[in-house]
Amino acid sequence: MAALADPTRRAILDRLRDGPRAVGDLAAGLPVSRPAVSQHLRVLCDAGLLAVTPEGNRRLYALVPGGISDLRYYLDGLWDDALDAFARAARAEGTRKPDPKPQKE
Amino acid sequence: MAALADPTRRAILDRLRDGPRAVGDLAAGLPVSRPAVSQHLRVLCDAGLLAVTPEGNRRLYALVPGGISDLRYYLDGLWDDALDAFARAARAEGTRKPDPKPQKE
DNA sequence: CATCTGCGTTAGTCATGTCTTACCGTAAGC
DNA sequence: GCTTACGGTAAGACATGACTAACGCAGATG
Repeated sequence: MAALADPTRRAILDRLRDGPRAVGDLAAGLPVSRPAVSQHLRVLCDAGLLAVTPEGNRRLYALVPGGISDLRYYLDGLWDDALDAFARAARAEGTRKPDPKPQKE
Repeated sequence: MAALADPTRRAILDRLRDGPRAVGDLAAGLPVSRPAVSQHLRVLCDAGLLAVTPEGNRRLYALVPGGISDLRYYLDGLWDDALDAFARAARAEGTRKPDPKPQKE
């Protein structure tokens, strides 16, 4: 979760949406140096969000859907509990009001 | 997004899953002081994840589903693109056909 | 009206994390 | 076999952020 905090790492993930890319290719489109990109890639790999594929002399980094799935699950539960707490608070606030049942999308 | 990076803020969100709570109540169950909790609450409110309801002398903080929805949407798009890129990479690997230019560079 | 509780704010200190420069190992090309 | 391109690593400077202590303000209570 902390891996998504840095905007540079978010930019790296955005660059990887189209497919795997090499380190130099990523660093060319980012305002930071290549070692910084390597460090961010290490963090993202350690978080399980990225996978590396050595392709000859280069190293191709790609998104790993499994790592994102975990975060989605966490936010899903938080969203569900937030809706539940919101409905309960609204019900407690006005007893005369009808039961506000929010739809979960 | 950066608001979810700090573990203390995540703990605050977890405490708020059951419903709105006051600052002192939150700080009592956390290993940090009350002012720190106030600062984290300010950050979370600024991020749109929390809403405050002055209840007499106290201030009740509650989860706002809308703020979580935005993060869910972002992760949803990232998940979708990751799956797409993964399927494309698997197809390129399996068919072993000489792709002319799969990358969009 | 006086006092107490609860909360937000500020200033200051300290830890964490990010970026850069320099260096080394490894794979391709002549 | 030598040179070049590519990428990871280490050390250091720097900025950002989190935490505590002290203070001030508003609402409730007697």
